Amino acid sequence: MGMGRPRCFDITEAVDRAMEVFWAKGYDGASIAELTRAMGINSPSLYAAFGSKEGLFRAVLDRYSDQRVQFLEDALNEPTARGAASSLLATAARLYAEENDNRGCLLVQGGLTCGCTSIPEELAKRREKVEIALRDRFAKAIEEGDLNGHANPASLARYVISVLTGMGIQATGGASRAELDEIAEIAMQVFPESKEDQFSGAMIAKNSAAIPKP
Amino acid sequence: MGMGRPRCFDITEAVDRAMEVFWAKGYDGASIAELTRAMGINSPSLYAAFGSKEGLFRAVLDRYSDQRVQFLEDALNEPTARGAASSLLATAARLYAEENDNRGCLLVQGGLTCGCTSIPEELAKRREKVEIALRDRFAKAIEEGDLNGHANPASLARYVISVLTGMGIQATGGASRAELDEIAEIAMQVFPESKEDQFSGAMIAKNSAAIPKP
DNA sequence: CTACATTTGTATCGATCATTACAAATGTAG
DNA sequence: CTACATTTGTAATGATCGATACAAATGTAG
Repeated sequence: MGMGRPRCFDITEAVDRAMEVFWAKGYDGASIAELTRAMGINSPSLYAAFGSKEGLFRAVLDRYSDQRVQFLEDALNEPTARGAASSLLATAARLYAEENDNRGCLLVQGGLTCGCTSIPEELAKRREKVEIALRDRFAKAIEEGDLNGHANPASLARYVISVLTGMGIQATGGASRAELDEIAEIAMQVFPESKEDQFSGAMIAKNSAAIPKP
Repeated sequence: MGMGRPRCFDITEAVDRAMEVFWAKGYDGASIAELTRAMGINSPSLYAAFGSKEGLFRAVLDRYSDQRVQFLEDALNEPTARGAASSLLATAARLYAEENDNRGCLLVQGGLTCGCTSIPEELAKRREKVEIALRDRFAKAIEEGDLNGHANPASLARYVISVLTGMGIQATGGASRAELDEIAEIAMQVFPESKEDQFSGAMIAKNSAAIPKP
């Protein structure tokens, strides 16, 4: 009993080509014809390998996560909460501007809205994962005394993620690296710069710093 | 010579119904069949009134702008830059959460990505209008001494718009009114609360307030 | 009432959508 | 070399896409 004819194309490379199409056109806007053309294969090969258009899209999302997870981990491993947020936003600014033709974030561009509901839901779930990871990092920072105890880790994470996704949409509109960096820099001003500042008293609260002081 | 058979449906009401579909499904995801069903008309009536699917979408966008422009003007007419930004973000939080089934902003949901390029471009153009209006408001605030002269109106506007659109996407994911309010509140912490604070010296710069001080 | 202009509903257009039958091609295992 | 398992390219599936042809319906103007 033989093992069958071997596959003529590289799965990972095909997924990368498909990613570009989904990224630029969105799930609904990306047709099988355009996908197969970009992947350099015929539709039966696509369906044999991925089952359906949605299956291919999920493979693309997994690949995207694999590519991004290192940046997220690096950011979360920063010694301070401020460092984590700063790293996240700075990296985003760099990737959004440099990566490819102003596509922003695939987890947004891929299908914020859609004919069916499952794709937007799937994307929201994946975006939420990042938000939760960041929230947990902030919670840990509070435990460690790195963030003020009155800070709300969940709200702070939602804020940073909001800026992050907002920057992605700015990138879609053609914002430059410098412009994205400036957004990130302004956004980071809600984080006190150091521990000393954090406990320097009433003046900070008066100036409406990001984190409520005791 | 007669004036022809009068139209049996109300244009504005039909546009409102179409808006709901485009808002929830996006441009690509909204089919003519679903649009006409929601509008309560047949496709020839749609094409007679709007010319094409894209024509209908543009009518929807115009209607959306008409509905929103008052909120924007109210925000820009606030006496201070801080008040303008705060009003914008607070109103957004309210609308995003209360309005309808967590749809976020039509200028994003409607077609951030698309099979064709013209829709995303059109939406980006309309979003940029808001950004420009806000930037001009900040520039005016600087002239009036309401904002520190070293502040960059364009960057500040991009920041606020980023948070705004980010909040819209959070709303899509099901964020509550309270959660959106908290995002807005944190985002506002980059704006000094009053003129006195603005010129209270080195302490503020040390605490990384939003606006650079002289 | 007649002539005209426009909308209406029905029914359909070709194009494209995602998906798949099918047979030739191509590998491995015995 | 033979038998088998899988992929390949070709071609086509029914469904749905956006957009219309057409004639009946319905109004106004004279």
